[in-house]
Amino acid sequence: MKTNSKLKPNANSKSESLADFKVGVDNVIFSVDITYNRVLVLLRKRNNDPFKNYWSLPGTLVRQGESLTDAAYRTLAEKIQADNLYLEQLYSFGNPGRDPRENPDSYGIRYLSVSYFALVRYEESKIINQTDYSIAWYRVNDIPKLAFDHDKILDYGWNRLKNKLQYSPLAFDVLPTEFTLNEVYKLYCTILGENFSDYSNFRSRLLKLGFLSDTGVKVSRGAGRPASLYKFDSEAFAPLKDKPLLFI
Amino acid sequence: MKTNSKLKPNANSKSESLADFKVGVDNVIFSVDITYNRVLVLLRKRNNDPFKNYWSLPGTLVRQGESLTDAAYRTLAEKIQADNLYLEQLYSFGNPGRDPRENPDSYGIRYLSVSYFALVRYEESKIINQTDYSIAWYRVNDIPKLAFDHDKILDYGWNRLKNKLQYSPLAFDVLPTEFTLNEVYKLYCTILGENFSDYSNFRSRLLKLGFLSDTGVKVSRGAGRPASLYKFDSEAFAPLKDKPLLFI
DNA sequence: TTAATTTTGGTATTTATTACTATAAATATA
DNA sequence: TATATTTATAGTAATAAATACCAAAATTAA
Repeated sequence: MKTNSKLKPNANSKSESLADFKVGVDNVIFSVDITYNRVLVLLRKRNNDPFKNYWSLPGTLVRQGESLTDAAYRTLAEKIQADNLYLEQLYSFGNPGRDPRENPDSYGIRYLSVSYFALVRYEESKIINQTDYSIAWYRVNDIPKLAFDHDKILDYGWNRLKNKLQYSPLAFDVLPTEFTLNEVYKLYCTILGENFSDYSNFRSRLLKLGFLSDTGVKVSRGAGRPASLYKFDSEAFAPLKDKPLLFI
Repeated sequence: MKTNSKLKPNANSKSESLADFKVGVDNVIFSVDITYNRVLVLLRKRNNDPFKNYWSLPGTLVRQGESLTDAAYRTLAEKIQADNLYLEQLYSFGNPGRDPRENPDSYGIRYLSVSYFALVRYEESKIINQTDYSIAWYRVNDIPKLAFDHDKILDYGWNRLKNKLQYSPLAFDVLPTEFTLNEVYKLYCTILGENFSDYSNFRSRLLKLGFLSDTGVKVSRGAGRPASLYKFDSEAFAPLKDKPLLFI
């Protein structure tokens, strides 16, 4: 059934000209360090060819009997300890030649990457250090040249984050479970660019949406009057889920 | 290199337990018949097992050296004659067991579907009749039980259409190149549900966005005062592309 | 003790949305 | 032909929302 990759396939036989694939999942995992206002991406350093010593998105090849999501969760769980992470499929990259392990004559096995977009809480998660390679958080605006087409995948994920932040409550998946309104504001500033709105108006607009509940607890973060800690109320948000709304 | 699918793979050898895939593309192709206010999906009747005589999304398996998008365009071009069609990747479905051709013991070849979302203009496109199977437009709210997991894929595409219509100018990819404002309004009503807005206010909101240009030509569609034909001005829209805006 | 900083509540102005009205220009019909 | 009906289009008043500010409160920093 399978064509010998050394042989040119018979062009007349339709089934013979089909490509054979290995499928990988690659995760674009974001977190935000609110104390330094940094958007971070989890990268791992490759210890094997191809792209040995390059940094890449944490990923894995899909195993027999394994679903795509399971593969995504598996590689995530290997690298980071985080509960309540947000995960959604991002995009699939499968153009011929995207992996140097592919035969340059275009026959033989191809590598397709189904990418996933993940959000974890920086403060509540912990990198699991590996014995044979390094893992690290990288600032999203200071990324080295990555292995494969991972720059493109990362870029795709970064755009998803910026867009989706505007019309869905992604912010509350990267912020700590309890946060001040100023922290929400700074998050939006960091991701969407500095001067996108006035703080005072951002506050009232956000509160009017009605899904942030004041815990009553006050915290002091440096100088100034202490702020209330809020948390995201998913029940209060539920009825708004399918309505078109802008968060900014 | 390839595991014999009859044999249980060696669990100790990592590479042996990787799944082998064929990759298919399946297209969710929408159009809208504005004279009858119908949202249509292009389906084909399968003439082979599995799911012989079931209707399915038009798709194909990716060939050697072929990109995913090329495969999507190839199967599209085989089935429908349409210029200026809109195409974007939708989602990838690759869970084990989604295709009955897969071995039930979870070893052997798996079939992954990368789905694409397409919009064509009903009036300006033409189905290419095939000798060995039928192709037809089906009303989106009157779809038979489809082959494979194509119901799920179609559903995913239908949601994409409904959501994206609210914050991007998809409407002008399904409407004829020149249209009356009432036709835009009816399109939004048909897709988003009857009573979502007042016609008069919808008009002024849409016009204020500034990317519809009046051709000056008046047309009479049945009774009533003739309406202006408008067209979408992509240059005027360009600066708004990255701004968060609601069309409704 | 005073200055600086940050939160929070608030207001006036501008802008947008909404519900509605009126007129224009065609077709349908008696 | 005269009149009713239909649809397009412009416009308006009332309401709601967004925006640009302001000021008091409660803390830390000097």
